[in-house]
Amino acid sequence: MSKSTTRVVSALKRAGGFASAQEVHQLMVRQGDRIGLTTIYRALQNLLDENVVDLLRRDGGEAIYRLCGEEHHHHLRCKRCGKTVEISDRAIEKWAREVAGEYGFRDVGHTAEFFGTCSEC
Amino acid sequence: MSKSTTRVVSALKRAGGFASAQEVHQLMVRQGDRIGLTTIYRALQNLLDENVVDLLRRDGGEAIYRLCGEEHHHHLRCKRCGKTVEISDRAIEKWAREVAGEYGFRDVGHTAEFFGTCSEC
DNA sequence: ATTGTTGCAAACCATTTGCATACGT
DNA sequence: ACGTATGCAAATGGTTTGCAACAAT
Repeated sequence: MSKSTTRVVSALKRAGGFASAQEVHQLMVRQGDRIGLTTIYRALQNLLDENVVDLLRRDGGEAIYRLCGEEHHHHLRCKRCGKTVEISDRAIEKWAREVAGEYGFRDVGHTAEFFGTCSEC
Repeated sequence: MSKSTTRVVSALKRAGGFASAQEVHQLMVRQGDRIGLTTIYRALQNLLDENVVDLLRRDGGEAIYRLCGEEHHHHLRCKRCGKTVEISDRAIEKWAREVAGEYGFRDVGHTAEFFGTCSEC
C-alpha cells in the first residue's frame, strides 16, 4: 500500500462516514496535505480491490466510499433551514438485516437520508 | 403526458426489465421510432417525477429505469450479481417518523437503498 | 537502471442545457 | 399567435487515462 493510499485511508477515518473522492480531496487539502485528485481516485480504486472500502452511490450517481466495517450514522435534515442532526442507525440496521434475511441476503448494508421540517420552521 | 413520453413508456414495457436511457433510445430507433436522445432523458425525468418509473444504478454509475407500482418502496440489491428485489417500506417509514419526532421534525421523508450478497452469490 | 508513484492536462461518457425549429390548439 | 415539445450541438461534471517528471530500491 503506497504512502498516499495510507493518507487517503486516514482521511476517510477523519471523514467518519461516506465521502466522495472530491470530498476526500478537499478534506486533505484543507488540512494541508498536498495531493492530487487523480491520486485519490487511484488510491480509492486500490482500496476497493483490496476490500478495504465499500463503494456506494449518491442520488446523482456520484461514487461515495467508506471504510468497511465502520459504524455509521444518518442525517436528519430540515428542508427549510438546513439544520441537520445525526441519528443512530441501530434500529434501521437491525430492521435491514431482518428484512434482507427474508430474501436470503447476507452482509447487508444500506444508505439512507431523512429530511423533514424542524420545530423552528 | 406528452406523446413521446407515452412512447417511452411503451418502449420500457417492451424492454421488460431495467434499461438505461441510451438503451431505450437504441431500442426505439431500431424499431423505427424516430426520437432524439434528449427527449428520452426528458421523458424519463418526467416519469420519475410522476413516480411511473424507478431509478437504479448500474455498477458504473449509469442510471437504469423500470416501470414500477406507485407504492413507496426500497430496493435490496446484490453487490455481486446485481439482482434486485423491492421491499416494503412500512417499517422504515414508521421508524423514521418516530425518530424524527424525537427531534421535533415533521413531514418526514427519506431515501434509502439496501445492498448485500444474495443467496446464490 | 529499473520499477513504481504522482499529477497535470486532455479524454471520456452519461447526462443536462441553450437555443432555434416545428407542433398543437 | 401562443405556449409547449423536440433535437441538435455545446456545456457540465464526475471519473479515467496519456504522459512526462519524480522518487525509491
